[in-house]
Amino acid sequence: MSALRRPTDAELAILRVLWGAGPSTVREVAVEMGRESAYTTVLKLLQIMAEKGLVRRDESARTHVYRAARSERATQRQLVRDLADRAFGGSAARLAMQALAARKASPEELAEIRGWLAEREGKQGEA
Amino acid sequence: MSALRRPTDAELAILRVLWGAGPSTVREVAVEMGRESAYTTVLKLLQIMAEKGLVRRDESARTHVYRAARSERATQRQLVRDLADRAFGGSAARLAMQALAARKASPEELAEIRGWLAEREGKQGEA
DNA sequence: CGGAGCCTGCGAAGACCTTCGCAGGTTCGC
DNA sequence: GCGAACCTGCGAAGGTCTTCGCAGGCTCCG
Repeated sequence: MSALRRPTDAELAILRVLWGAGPSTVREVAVEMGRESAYTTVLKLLQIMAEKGLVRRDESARTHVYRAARSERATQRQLVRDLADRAFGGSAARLAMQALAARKASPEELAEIRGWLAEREGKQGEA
Repeated sequence: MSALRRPTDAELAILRVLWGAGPSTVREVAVEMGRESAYTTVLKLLQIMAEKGLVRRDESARTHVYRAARSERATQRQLVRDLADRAFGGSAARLAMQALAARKASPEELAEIRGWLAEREGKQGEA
């Protein structure tokens, strides 16, 4: 059994395709990723990811179908936590601030964050 | 010349020490990191990091002194951007939201973010 | 002066990642 | 029935990361 490890870059690239397109065959993933990686490379990666538990494989048909084992959201949270631990002393809040400072957000996004934040602060602030 | 690559886990661990303690010798870094890595491991890492440009080395004394080449903030921003690109479709705002959802922030931190956000929104919202 | 204790550099080992060619089997159209 | 096209599994090569032992040189104390 493999420990909980964060997906590598290549693995993440494949997960992005699976999250976007839903369950897919090796060929579908390979096509979606353009010609940057050979068919067998994608195949191998998916096989390894299946072993690691990052994707699930449906072998009922001859052409196997892969789907992401964990949701995009869950994976994002894992990655965020990991980065917070490695580079922000464990503080996700400081990570969030750096994120807001690092790239301009659209007014819509800012508004969304503000709303979300106000709600949360209400809950916690009452204690 | 090395391309701009993100620091590896072990490199980041060393950078954390340097950011916290300021310019340090190999031994100081090694001690600070506990007994989890042998002296020569830290030495080798620092040598490699110097080659990569992640740290600068002062060789004027026999015992070399290393310091982080880039500030903690700058490195954090790089890492945040990188993660945003790899897992959030380039949106740092979505990354920020996931960060806030992933771990509880203290009321102080929330207040800080709110204040920071209000200020920023004022600037952008007026357009 | 001589040895203990430091320091740096070198080189190698082992783990993981990523890439892909090749082999062998299935399927489908003609 | 047969070849083209496709699929999976295997294995290896090349790269990076991380670890550390060992060699060789300096320094300082007794």
